Formats: sequence, C-alpha cells, structure tokens
Amino acid sequence: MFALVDCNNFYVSCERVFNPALNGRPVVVLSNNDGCVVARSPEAKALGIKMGEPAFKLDTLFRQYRVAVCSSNYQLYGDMSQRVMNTLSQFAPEIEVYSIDEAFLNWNGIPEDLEALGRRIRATVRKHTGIPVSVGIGSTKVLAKVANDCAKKAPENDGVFLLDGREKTEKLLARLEIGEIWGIGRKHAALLNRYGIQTAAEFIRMPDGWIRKHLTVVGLRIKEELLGISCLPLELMAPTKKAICTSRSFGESQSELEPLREAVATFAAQCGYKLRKQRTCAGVMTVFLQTNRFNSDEPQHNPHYTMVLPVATQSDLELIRYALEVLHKIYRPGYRYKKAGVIVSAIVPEEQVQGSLFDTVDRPKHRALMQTLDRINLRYGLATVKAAAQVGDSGWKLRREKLSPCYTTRWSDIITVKA
DNA sequence: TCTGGGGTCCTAGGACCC
DNA sequence: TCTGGGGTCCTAGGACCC
Repeated sequence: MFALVDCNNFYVSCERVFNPALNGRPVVVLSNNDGCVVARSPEAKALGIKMGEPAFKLDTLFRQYRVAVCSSNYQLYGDMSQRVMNTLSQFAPEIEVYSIDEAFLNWNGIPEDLEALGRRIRATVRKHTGIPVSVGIGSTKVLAKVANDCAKKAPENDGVFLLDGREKTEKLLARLEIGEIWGIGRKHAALLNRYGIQTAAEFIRMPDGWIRKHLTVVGLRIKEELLGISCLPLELMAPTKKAICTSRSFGESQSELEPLREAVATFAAQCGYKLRKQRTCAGVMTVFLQTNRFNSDEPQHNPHYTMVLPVATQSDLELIRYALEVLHKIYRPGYRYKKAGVIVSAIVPEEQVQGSLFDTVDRPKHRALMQTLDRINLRYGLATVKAAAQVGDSGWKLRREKLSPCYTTRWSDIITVKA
C-alpha cells in the first residue's frame, strides 16, 4: 500500500501559519514577478479565480472581495516543506518526497488500521507545522493519487480516504473523468474524449495495444496502476539532475547590455551553486534571452546559444565567464528583453571530470574558493559574497511587492508574539 | 503597464558502426 | 541480375508533472 500526503493549498497555508488574519479570507499567492496566481485558498477558488491566471487581470476582483495577495516566498515554503517532510518520515519506513508539498509513503506490511494512521498523520503535521494535509491511501501510486483527490474534495472524508476493495475502486473510477488521472494531461484527455473515452473506468477497459499505440508505454503503466498492479516504484533517492536551469522574467524589460550581464552572471552563479550542491560539474551551457511574447506589436528576439565547455566545471567564476561570452554573442541592441536564463547540462559527478591537456584553470584553487564562498553564504545569508559581475543597480530584479517575511530562515524576520 | 520557473520521460528519425 | 542485418547514440519534439 501507498499513502500520498499532500499539503492543502500549500503556499497559502504557509502564509496563514504566520499570519492568522488570513484565515477565513480569500488568499492567493502569486508566481515570481507577481505574475500569475499559483496558489488559492478555498475562498479564492470559490470566487472563480483560476490557477495560472495573470494577476493584473484580477485587480478589480481582488479589490472587490478584499482578496489577500502575497508574492511568493520560496525560502519560507522550502523550509516549511522540510518540516512537514521530517514529520512524515516518522510514519513510514520509506518516503519519497515527490514535490515541495507532496510525499508518497511506503505502507507495505503495516499492520495498523491505515485510515486511523492517516488521521494521526493529519493531526501530527498540523500540530508540528500548522499545515493542513490530505492523505490518500491506495495499492498503487496512481490509486493513492485518486484517493487523495477524494480525501480533499469530499468534505465527509475529512481529509483522509482509504481506497481499498475492487468494488469500491470500480465505482469510483466510473465517476472519475479520465483527465483527472495523474499522468493524463490535457492533450491525452482530449484525444481519449475524441475516441469516446470519458471516464477512468472506460480507459482501463481499452486493449493494451490500443493504449500503447496512442499513449505509449506511459499510458499503459497508468492503466496497470489503475487496475491495482503497481509499476511505479517509490523513488527514495533523488537522482542527480541531468539539466539545471536558472531563469527569470525581469521586473522591467531591459535593452542595455549591462543589466543583462548582471542577470546572466547571477543565473550562472546560481547554476554553479546547484551543481555543487549535488556534487556534479556541467560540460555544456546554454544562455537564452527572450523579449515579451505578449507584446505582439514589439519586435521579437528570442536568441539562444549552446556552448561546449573545455572542461566540465562547477565554479561560479568559470560559469560566469562563459555565460557572459555567450551573452555577447546573442545580444542585439534595440530589443526589450523580458527574460533571460542559463541552462547547464552534460552533467557528470564531480570526481569524474575529464581533464584537458591544455587546461589553464587552477581547479583545486577554484574548488577551495567555492567551498569557502558556500560556507560564508550558508552562515551569513544568500549572496553575502558574490562575483563582482553579479553586482549592479539591479533594474532586472523581480517584482515582489507583497513579500512576507522569512519567518523561519532569517533571524531578523523571526515572528514576534504579543501576549 | 501588468502574463512563472523549474524538471522528466518517451519516440521517431538520422547518423554512424561492424 | 543481384544491393543485409543488426546495433548504438544523439537530437528534436511532444507529452507530462509540480
């Protein structure tokens, strides 16, 4: 058996933990740059606010219904997520942290009443962190997802749903639209609908060959999982990433080279940090620029260029140097760039880097320098020490007008309680 | 004026090898 | 007159997830 524990409207719940005045009110959290709605409280959902809707289109509605609007605060959410995951790991021998707000638990051979265990999890996470969660229990990961959906949507389940027994499962799948199933996205749902398949029950009646032809082996696995045959194992170790991307939309569009240099240098350094964190080096780097695709009357330019590095690296200084080289290649004056990014790939373990006869970089020195830099920044806060290329007047920086404090990760932001 | 930021997996087709 | 059969690797594109 698997349990899927999912935090209810996680980002909103994090904000509410530290600001109880947000309870009972419609609350939304916006994406980076205060762009789109990425989390909604139930009250906000009830107002018809859609996931991913651009915030500027909702201004009037926000005012009319006194919707509380928060910029996203990933430091806070990341830390709260860790606290939730720590609590969850006490409830299962194995746990897969699937995303910032979800985890699968291995409940094979647990002799207890699983529904009761689910309720205990809910109460404990609530007590330890203040975050409300839903627990879905099923014999495969896909069925646990289905169960979680029931736990969340039907109020009578009170946040916990155990999906067991053939009859119970069949009845549920007959009511479930195929597009609701984990792994069936919009395109596949539309395709299935065209063939007259509306529900999950109808889907699992289709022959294997047909599913394979139209939805590849991915679709076939989903069918098996819905039938109760587990083929998606728990993934306990997060695999090292094969590509790492750091990109941002700018608070304001940028035409000059200088702010773009600052931005691209910052993204390259961020990639370096992520590479070091998973103890890897990257051999290939892509830099891209984008103009605002929504301004169709503006000239568009979306260049990108990929460079093979002489020797795979994880040093900020080297990554920045190459990223700026590439930036100069692709930049053209006269365009208003809205977004830029750096992607590193061809990632290898740091102890398996292929050297070069003509290497001019003092690698041990870079390594020591980066270690020191990471230690300082860990202790004194993000980017306390950084490369000069990253420093500037920052016109490109994110817009985050409604940012909450970093209650749990910054001493100066720690919460004050008046009694 | 204002529209996010990450990732993964699978397949088909072409290049190349013996 | 006759022109094989088996692989691997890489990339682009499309689907999906949160």
